[in-house]
Amino acid sequence: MSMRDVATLAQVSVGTVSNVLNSPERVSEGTRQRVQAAIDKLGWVPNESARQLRAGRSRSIGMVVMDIANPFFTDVARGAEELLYRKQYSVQIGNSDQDPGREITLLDRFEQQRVGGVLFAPIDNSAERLLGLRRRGIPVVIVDRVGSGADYCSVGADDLAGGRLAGQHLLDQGHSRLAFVGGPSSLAQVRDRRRGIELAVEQAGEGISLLAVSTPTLSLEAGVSSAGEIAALPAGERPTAVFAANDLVAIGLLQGFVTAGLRVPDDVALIGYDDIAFAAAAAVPLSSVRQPREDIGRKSAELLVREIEAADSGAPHRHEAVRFTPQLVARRSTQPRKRAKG
Amino acid sequence: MSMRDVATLAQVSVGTVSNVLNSPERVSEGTRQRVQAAIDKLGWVPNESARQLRAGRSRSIGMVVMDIANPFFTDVARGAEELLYRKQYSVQIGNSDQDPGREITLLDRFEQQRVGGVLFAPIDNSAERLLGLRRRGIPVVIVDRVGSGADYCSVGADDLAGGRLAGQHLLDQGHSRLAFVGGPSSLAQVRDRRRGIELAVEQAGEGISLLAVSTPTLSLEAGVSSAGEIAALPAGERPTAVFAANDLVAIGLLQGFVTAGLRVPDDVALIGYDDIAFAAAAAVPLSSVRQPREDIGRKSAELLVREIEAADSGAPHRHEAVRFTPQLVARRSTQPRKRAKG
DNA sequence: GATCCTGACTGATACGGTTCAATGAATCGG
DNA sequence: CCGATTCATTGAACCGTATCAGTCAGGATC
Repeated sequence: MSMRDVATLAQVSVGTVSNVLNSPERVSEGTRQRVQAAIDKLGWVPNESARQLRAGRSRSIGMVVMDIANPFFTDVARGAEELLYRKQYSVQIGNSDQDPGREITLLDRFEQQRVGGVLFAPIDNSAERLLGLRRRGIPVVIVDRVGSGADYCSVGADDLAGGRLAGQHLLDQGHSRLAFVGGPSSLAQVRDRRRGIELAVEQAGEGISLLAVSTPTLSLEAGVSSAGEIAALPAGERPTAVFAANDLVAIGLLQGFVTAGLRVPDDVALIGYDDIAFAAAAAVPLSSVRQPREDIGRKSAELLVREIEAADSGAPHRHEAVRFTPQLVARRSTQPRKRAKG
Repeated sequence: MSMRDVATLAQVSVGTVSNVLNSPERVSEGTRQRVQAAIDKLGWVPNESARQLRAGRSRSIGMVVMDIANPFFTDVARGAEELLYRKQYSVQIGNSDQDPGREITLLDRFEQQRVGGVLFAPIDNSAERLLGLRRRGIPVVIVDRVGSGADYCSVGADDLAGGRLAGQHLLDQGHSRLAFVGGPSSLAQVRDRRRGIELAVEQAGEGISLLAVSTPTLSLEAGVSSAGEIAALPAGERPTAVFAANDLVAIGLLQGFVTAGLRVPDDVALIGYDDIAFAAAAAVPLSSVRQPREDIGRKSAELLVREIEAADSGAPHRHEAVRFTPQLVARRSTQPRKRAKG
């Protein structure tokens, strides 16, 4: 069942069948209808592999995310998919699960498939992972991290500013013993957000402490176990406000604190990052730093498509580094401790 | 940059290069190493399209889910991906977003790509959508729904039993004005869960009412707005216990009830479905009916691989319909109303 | 009426692999 | 020592499509 069968049935050559699909304006109306009728009758569907092999290009886009269980990434993916679907591309989502080995495997597979482009949310900044794709001329957009802009387009939010927002918010509430929970520090997101709260603390002057609790991953479970550690500290040393590197960790911390008998925000204030949909619905509505998740996905896809089309038409392309500005969302989990009495 | 270049550099024929990749046991050790060295030196990566075109089979699996924003499906996807990754298949996840049009488009694309198999979580049971794939001999496993077993393997959980569990649980707590919230009823999951609670109610005898509130989708937003409707009822008519068709709706309801000034579980008891990770971390820890999410994904993938391999080897294949049994998870959102005083 | 266009269609070729019959060399049993 | 067998390798055919140089009929131009 191939184009040849369609051609035979419609009494035309295979070239004409191909033209009906790809350059209909070259085909007379009558022939077009005859071919279309044959296609419908046989239920023929073009073979994408053959098409791609011959044409050299592909309408399929690969996407690599760190953690598909994190709603942040599904929202980014939805934003990207929405735009790409409109532009007739199909998206393949791959989950590296924060594992460098899987990340490499996924990129290798996309390279083998000769995808048209890749949206890549990397777990670190080892650029050599992208060498293969680059050599093959496959455009890549770095997602959720803002790069140098020299070799790739990138779209992210300003994590340093976000961390600072969170830190400043906690300081504004009068806290002086702060903590940052998150990891691994190989993640730029973690490093930047941490650096952000550190800057806020430094700027605040003397008398402010910042405890850093490192976690192996950014997950609910990591939050739960860190909460145990923090709750075990003597009350005089225990931080009174915690900034979690993302909302998953924050929600885990919340669960852990409740289990350990600590009240949020009375005993410990808590702020997360990303403002995923579940943050507002958490046990105590969670303050967070909002990133425009779907916009990040959409913008990444837009830059990718632009680069692909520029390459196809031979037009020049200038790499862009788009940085969105995060936004503080204050909810009950950081509500001033005295307000209930005031 | 093709196999021919590698062959030239390694001083062998293209057939030998192919054998190094696909049947290394046929190639002598020395030659193997020489070829491998050439591959590495040139940085050659096989073209999957060409390979697939000739070989006729593909190591890529398509997966269509209804709602990628629902952690239930990302967990199912993770389970499937885990097994398929081990078996050297790559997975393409597509999100139909509960839209029949997108569902068809996604299936069409998978057909064009001649994927090796499809994992399909359908939004309704119009089997004709799968005709194209069937005709092409592409195996399909129906996920999250148990079919007749005649034409496809299927893996799901027993939603009728699950709905019954939830209903019985609410009745056991002494509630007599129940409600079911969910939709659209074109979803078999919704229909079955609803039918389950109806059976429990019928069995309980007289004096039990069951209000059905229909929602356009299964989402947080749908829950929030349904909560408004329910809260607006006069206290004497308002249900005292609500069963939501899934946890997203339940969490939305929870938010909506809190906003409307209703306490959970004191004014309204609430139980969800799926037991996603966020259920336990919700404002009030949410009772739910647990489905073995990752197991469903893993099992689906296993059946799919089995069918693919049977087809490859010409072995016969018997379609299987696997049905997991759901499990009640009681948490605070359905805690008996009097306990605080007792 | 010869020439030139134009538009519609054809048919061969190429894309980059896999596969398999054929080949030649090496090993083996008798 | 010879035919049989095994092992490693070769080379050509083929998968299903896009593309492009041609072909051909018919109308316009001079």
